[in-house]
Amino acid sequence: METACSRSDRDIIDELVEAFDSKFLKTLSEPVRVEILKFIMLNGRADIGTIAENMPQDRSVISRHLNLMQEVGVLTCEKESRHIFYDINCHAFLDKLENLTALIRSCMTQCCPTFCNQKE
Amino acid sequence: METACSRSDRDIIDELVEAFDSKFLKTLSEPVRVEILKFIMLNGRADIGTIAENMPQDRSVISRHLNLMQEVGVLTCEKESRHIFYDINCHAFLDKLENLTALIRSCMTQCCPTFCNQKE
DNA sequence: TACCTTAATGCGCACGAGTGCATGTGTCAA
DNA sequence: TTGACACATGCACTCGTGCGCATTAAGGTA
Repeated sequence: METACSRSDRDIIDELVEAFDSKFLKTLSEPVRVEILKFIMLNGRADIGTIAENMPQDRSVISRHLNLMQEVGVLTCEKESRHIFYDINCHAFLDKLENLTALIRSCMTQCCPTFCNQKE
Repeated sequence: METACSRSDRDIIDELVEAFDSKFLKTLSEPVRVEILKFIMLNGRADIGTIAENMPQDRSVISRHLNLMQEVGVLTCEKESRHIFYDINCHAFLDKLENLTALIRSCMTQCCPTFCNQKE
């Protein structure tokens, strides 16, 4: 313990810890889910069956991954008759990441005294 | 499959998938590790024993968490006699997140045709 | 030397999560 | 009503990993 944050910084860090949505980050840390994300980015909105056809995993597995990604705000889903179409939730996805990045940036400048100097 | 990316976008998406460093994201998705991160932010550079004293987990567990966070570039470590001091790796940490965010932002604007309109 | 402190490592346990199969539910068409 | 199709769900299996205990290794001190 050599350097320390002022009491006012504590609020920012609490806010940061809040922004570390572990469920969100865990969702993005699974390679299979990133592959699904990539597929949708390349091919656009698609239903479960179409996505599953292009993945080695079972249809039920893909279904569960899509469901999870929709829960954490990475994807949107729209039901059309028997099909459920998933698409990238551009705003929610980007907002979450930019929020996290911005918070960490402000934490660094406030809580790492040497940071500004390091940033040549 | 309704919309689709042009072939030139494929490179950006491949780059994006690369940026989805699953080990990095997985590291940040563990609440205990975020708690350790918070502790170091609040109290500055600290050794394993000091951090472990302030956590419910066993010293060996903290040691392993710190080691992992150092591996993925979130922390730096410096050995001083018997003590190993860990600190936030401001640059590497922030750079990784900003890189990921920037790539996703460019993917959104290129691959989600409706994105610009949605952005009111 | 012997002893203490600090950290790393090996081991086993417990829980969570990804997976595939089998089955259930709901929707649509004939 | 019957059948086909799309997706969800329950179950069991496997693997990864967080965890704590016990031990070892390494550095410092008397």
